[in-house]
Amino acid sequence: MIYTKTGEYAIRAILFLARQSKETLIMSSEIAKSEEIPAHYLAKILQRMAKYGYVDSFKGRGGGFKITELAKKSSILEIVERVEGPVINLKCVTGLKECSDETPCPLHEEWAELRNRIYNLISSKSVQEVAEKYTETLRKPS
Amino acid sequence: MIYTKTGEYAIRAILFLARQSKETLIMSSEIAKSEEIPAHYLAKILQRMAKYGYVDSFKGRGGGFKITELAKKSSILEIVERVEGPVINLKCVTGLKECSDETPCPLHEEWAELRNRIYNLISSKSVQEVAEKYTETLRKPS
DNA sequence: TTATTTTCAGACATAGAACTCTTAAAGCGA
DNA sequence: TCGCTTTAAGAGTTCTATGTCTGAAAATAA
Repeated sequence: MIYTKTGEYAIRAILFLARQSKETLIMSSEIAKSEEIPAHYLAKILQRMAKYGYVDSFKGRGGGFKITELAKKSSILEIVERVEGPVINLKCVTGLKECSDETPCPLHEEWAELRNRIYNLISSKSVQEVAEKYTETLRKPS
Repeated sequence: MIYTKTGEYAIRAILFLARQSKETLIMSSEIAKSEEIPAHYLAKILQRMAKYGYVDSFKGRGGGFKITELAKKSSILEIVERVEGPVINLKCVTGLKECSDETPCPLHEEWAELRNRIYNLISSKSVQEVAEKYTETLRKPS
């Protein structure tokens, strides 16, 4: 994967919340169980996401988390970079020191295109769009 | 980067050896210095690469390493996977559990294409081809 | 034969990612 | 008010990647 487990867990949790039909509160343990993520670790990640404004949290009986409008409008890239820092290392696949746009290695240009497309792939759609379209796909299998 | 520092160091070292015009022996400390890689650590990586048959090693005065025919004909992907295990996690960028070719998430198909192209990029050319073409690029800047 | 050089090999150390554990804080229901 | 529930928060542990250190082994030169 192109990001860390922490980033992946954040994305899976936010998509899980985005796919809830009703805006009920979901406990972190429920997300952890459903997504098979270590519960304590996910709780910490969700705490950070609450701090960043991607989820609203409610303590106590009947408490839990729900997705915020900010998160719905954010892209996967935005959320992952917020949680773990820059996602894709810009360095070329050959790792060559002198490789650059001026003196490109043989793989550089294609790599640059692929890297840009990956960026675009995870930044051009919002979390809400991804979640809604996937919910439709699961409802109407081809 | 899509692979670990260890994998990257292995690739950089093998490309360094591939770019030597003469088949002289190069000491691991020279590669480390040139590529700014921790010398002791690179020595360990080169030992493993010698075991896998990617370099020939010679102890003692005037000793060092040189690239093998096997390595010249191998791809970046083959070498990296030998050194660090499978490179690209096949999992989709959304990390969705149920996402598959049967029930693809909205990003799945494009991601699958990109992933396949990355694989192809680092497996379709040999180390020798990459090194030679890059040496030409450095000789004749545009 | 000895000194020097360089790789070989394993033990060890460090740093960061991933994860666990425990207690405090806050909220709800009775 | 109390008991229970769930999040908040920090300390701590484990695992893995990265890196260091030291001595052995092997080879060359003198």
